Amino acid sequence: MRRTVILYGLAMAALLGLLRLVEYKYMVRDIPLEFYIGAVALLFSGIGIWAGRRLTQPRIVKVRDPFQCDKAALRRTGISNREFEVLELLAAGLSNQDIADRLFVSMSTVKTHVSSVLAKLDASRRTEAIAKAKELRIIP
Amino acid sequence: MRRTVILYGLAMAALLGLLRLVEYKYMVRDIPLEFYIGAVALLFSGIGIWAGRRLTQPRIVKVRDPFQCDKAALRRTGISNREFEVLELLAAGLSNQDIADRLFVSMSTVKTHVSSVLAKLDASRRTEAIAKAKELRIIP
DNA sequence: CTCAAATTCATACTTTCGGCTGATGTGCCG
DNA sequence: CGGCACATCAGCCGAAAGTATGAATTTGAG
Repeated sequence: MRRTVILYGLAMAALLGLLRLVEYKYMVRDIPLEFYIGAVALLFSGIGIWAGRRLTQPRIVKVRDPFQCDKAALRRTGISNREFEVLELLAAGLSNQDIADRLFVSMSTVKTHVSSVLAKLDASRRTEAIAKAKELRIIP
Repeated sequence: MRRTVILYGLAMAALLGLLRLVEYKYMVRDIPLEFYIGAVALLFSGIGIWAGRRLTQPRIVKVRDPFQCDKAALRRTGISNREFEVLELLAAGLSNQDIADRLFVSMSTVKTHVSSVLAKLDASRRTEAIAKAKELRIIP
């Protein structure tokens, strides 16, 4: 940053020196002033853009992956709404009975849903289902 | 972006026009040329920086959370190296037998390790252990 | 060296999980 | 109206998971 400012000052000084040495002596009468002004403007626009980039470089903002469910992938699996609810609780570490209590249904129902989820995710254990669902980004 | 370019051109045209109207008439003889050149350079440096910022605005780069294990939390749980290996495979969705094969030990050993992990994570199911371990950021 | 922790294994037992079959009710679409 | 998908429930059985207990071996720190 400080280096940039110093370089900047040097570039400017050099340009002015150059102008004094060259322009004044040979060309002031040959080429209209506007052209020089324009050229200088263009040059320093470029330098400004470059410096601006350099100065504001660390604009890489780390975004803490907020996770949003890949609903396309979810639909592709064919998992229904209710099954997905079960999957979420399942991934939260609840037992079948816990899930049943939470959803106000019987354990039989939960088992049915879990079996469907396992089939649709091509898994044979709930831990595997969790891993695959996470892989598909349908759960965090 | 296109708007920026257009604005840029307009600004330049306006400046040149202004120069023609004002500078030529009144001040060309009073103030040294270098001063004007410097002023124009400074002005367009500023414009360049501004334009550079605008042009390279969407620099917000999403960084895919690279996950690194919270080893402090891991030590706090008292989980040993071997137990952690088991935990990783467990979270990958492997069965006890799979883990045993992978680590070249018997299933009894795996069960022992799993039980230790469950106890140390205060869990009673492997799914719960996965959830808690993820919560503690000791696995992805 | 010595002790504690870690790693390994085994056996027996309980609980949970997962597969299978079958049944009922509801709502939707052609 | 007749399927069809969805959601609900039940029972059974074998496999997997988890608990408890005990023990041998290795390893690391003091």
